[in-house]
Amino acid sequence: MGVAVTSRRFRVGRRPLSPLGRVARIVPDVTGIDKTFDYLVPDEMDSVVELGSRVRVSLHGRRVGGWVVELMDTSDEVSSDVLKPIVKSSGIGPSGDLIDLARWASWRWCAGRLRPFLVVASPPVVVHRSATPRRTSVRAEPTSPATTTLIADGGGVLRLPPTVDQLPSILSAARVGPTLVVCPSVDMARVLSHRIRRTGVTVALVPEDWAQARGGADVVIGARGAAFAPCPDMAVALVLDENDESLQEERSPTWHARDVVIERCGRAGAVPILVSAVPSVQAWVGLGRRGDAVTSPDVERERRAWPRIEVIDRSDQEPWKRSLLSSELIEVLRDDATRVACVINTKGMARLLACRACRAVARCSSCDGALVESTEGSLECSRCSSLRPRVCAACGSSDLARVKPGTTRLRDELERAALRKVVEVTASTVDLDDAAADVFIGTEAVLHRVRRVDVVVFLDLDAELLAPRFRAREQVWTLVARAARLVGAAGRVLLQTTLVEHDTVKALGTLDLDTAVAAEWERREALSLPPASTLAIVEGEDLDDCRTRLASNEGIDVSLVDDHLLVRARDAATLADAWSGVRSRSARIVVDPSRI
DNA sequence: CGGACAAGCTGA
DNA sequence: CAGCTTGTCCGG
Repeated sequence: MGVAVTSRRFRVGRRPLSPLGRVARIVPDVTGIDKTFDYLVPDEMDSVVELGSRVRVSLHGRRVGGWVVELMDTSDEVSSDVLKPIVKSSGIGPSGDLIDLARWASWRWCAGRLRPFLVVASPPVVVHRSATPRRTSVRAEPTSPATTTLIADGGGVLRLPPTVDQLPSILSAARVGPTLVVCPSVDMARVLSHRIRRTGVTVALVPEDWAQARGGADVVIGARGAAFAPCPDMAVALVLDENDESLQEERSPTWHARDVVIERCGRAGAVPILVSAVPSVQAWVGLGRRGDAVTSPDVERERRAWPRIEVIDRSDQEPWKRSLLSSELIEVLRDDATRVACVINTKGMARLLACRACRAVARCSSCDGALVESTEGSLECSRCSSLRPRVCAACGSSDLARVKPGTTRLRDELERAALRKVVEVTASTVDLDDAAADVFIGTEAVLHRVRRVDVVVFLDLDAELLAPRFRAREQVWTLVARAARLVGAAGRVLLQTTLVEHDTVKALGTLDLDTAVAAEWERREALSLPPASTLAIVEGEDLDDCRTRLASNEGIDVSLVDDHLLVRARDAATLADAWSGVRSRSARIVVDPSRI
């Protein structure tokens, strides 16, 4: 031992002589650098620097943070004498298997860099050592027999009605072994963590309890980022509300926690369970094996756990003077004992105007921009601001009508009909006073912001059903499920639509979710849409070059749409492998774009 | 990312 | 041709 110390001291002065020192390959914690750099591990740090360690190094004259992603012996290196030493050790980071998972995710979502994944896999503050394990032999109640069965079968999809508590599923999993739980929101993770703790089960809420998670707990729970949280000896991983789009990172790389968890379980030999009231097509066809590995309560129990879903047929309305105020809605609005949330997807004041007589949309005569009502009552061009009298340019009629009223306008209309106060809620509404009113209107943000609601009304479900996005149907299921959870099993969800024969409207009315998801999968397969393919968008500069390089791969179609490339690949792996051959610095790729 | 250095643009 | 902007390269 003493000899080793002496030889190490000797090496400090004449670095390359000893084969004992180690070299660390480091990913700098700096945006824009997607390379790794090698540094020497100084003797005094030899015991603390390990795979995943957070360190500080000097890079190009400045001190930057970084992660150790590989460790090698000096003897492996040809010119170790030119390497600079690590300046400082700043605690522990992701373990080796999580670094590998980050590498996989970087490949899967064509990120070209590891940093964003290492960031989510790391503690938010410096952690020098993991906490001491706090594990119990979990006996907590209540449990979910369906979950236990699904775990025994190796995992799958658990279809849990929106008002059914998810806690028993978590506790059932925790009885099997350390359990990772991924939630779509931080709030949900926090609430569940408190409830789990009260049952006596040890729980680490990440990222704040990262050190405890690393040390070992019965349950590690968090939002999307928890997919990369430490969870030693993980036996089961649950993704709650797996259909929720918040599980996907909105900025590039657009990784999805559901896919990360499934991959992670495959690597760790853990059991993945996807929980949802309305499973996504991806979950149903993938882990759910087209329905074979989907567990759900029997039809009667499932129906009792959903609120009443009522379809309000608006197809008898003259399309031109269609109002969003049905008699059913007015009745609900005038019931003072009922708290109501109205959802509409158009935001702000009504903008577009059209002639009631000839149906022409009011457009500017000089630039063809859409005309809007100016404050003085004349027509103003939204593009060039030129003014015109408020008459139809095509037929001279002054009977102009708003094509689609937005929330602000609707609020006034609703308030007149309701005979009580109506409050507008938007995503940017701060300090919403929940008690200030009993009727709310807003975009789907209203479903997140308002508590204790008896009735949710989708004022114009047509707009959602016909939205030009291939996931429109899934998004409608998700919206209705969210509304259902908000009102509870005793509440009501009203769907105002003209499309009463639409498969999604019928499926929601009868809660025949199996048929709906199977039909949607057939449609996607026929149109080669995800999950029957993987889509991506490439934006940026040398698109022509990208296009030729991508298109030279088998299983990939590329088309130029406006100013970007639309890439359709046979599957994610095909796309990822093809993109690694592109390496353009000026083009960015967004894999699995959500809004397309 | 941010510094270094090179290649282009302007002005009396 | 100095003095400045803009672009590209590179870091261990």
